[in-house]
Amino acid sequence: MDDAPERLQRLPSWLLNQAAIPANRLVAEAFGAAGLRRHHYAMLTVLAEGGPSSQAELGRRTMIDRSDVVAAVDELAEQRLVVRAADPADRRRNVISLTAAGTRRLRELDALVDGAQAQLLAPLAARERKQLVALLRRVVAHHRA
Amino acid sequence: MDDAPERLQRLPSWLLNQAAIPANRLVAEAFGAAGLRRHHYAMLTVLAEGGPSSQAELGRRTMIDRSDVVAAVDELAEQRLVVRAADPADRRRNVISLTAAGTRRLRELDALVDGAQAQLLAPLAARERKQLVALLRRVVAHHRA
DNA sequence: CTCATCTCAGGGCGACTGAGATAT
DNA sequence: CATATCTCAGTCTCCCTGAGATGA
Repeated sequence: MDDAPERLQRLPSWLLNQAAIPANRLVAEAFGAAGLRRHHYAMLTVLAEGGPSSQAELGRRTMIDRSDVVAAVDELAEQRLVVRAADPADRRRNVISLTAAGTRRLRELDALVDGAQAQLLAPLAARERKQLVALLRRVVAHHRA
Repeated sequence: MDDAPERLQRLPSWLLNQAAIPANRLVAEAFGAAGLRRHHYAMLTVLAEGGPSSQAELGRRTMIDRSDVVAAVDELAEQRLVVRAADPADRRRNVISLTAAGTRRLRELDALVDGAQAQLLAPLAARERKQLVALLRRVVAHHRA
């Protein structure tokens, strides 16, 4: 007698939030030992894929607020996973770059994250996982613009 | 050049969180004028579908934490949308019931919520929306147990 | 005694706002 | 001048924990 009402179970916005809860719990558990959170991982990923970038660009690509980028970069820099340097070409900017340690750590995190995804999507077949990703991508892309 | 990295765009946990952001924004905007939030809506829905229930049951069905149920019921009671009454059969329990005003308000909220879902899923065809809901339901059900 | 229910106090994270300093 | 970047201070919602009081 604990079931959620049918109305909620048909509600995309409710389902997204409910699915995000175990997603965040699993990812947080995977990262726990490393002392990092999902924001850090997203930023490291951007740097690995796109090379050094300003904090503003980091925020835009990860969809993380400008305020939160400041704190997250502080924490990554403290662990020597990234370095902050003034941009000589535009002195408003800080250029953030991955260190060798950051690259190594990212590879470890990649494996942990993939493990969490597998647990999250355990009830879905490979084909269904791709469908889900494709559908979510389109929703996210639509609201990005 | 603001695109999220491909790695993140393939990551179910990241996509769920990114999709939940506009979902929550749209729903919050729809509810804004009513002075309610999504927790209130979930609880009203459970009461409408399953009849009066204890706060503990409300929490289980909506997946809202016991602590937050207390506050949310307070707020609904303040607006006279629900009433709290001691359960004569089990004096530990508060029985929460929808009022007539609560039923009316819920009907208004239903329409607002449906409008928000339509905006949220605008890029998807009807068939794709059903697919998404079906997939998310299975993920949520799996992690409920 | 054990277990469930209700309540309160409070931590932690993530999304977000406003404002100021600095530079383009 | 307007615009863009970085930073700080602080708000709000939501998820969650621990603990106490009451009663089954």
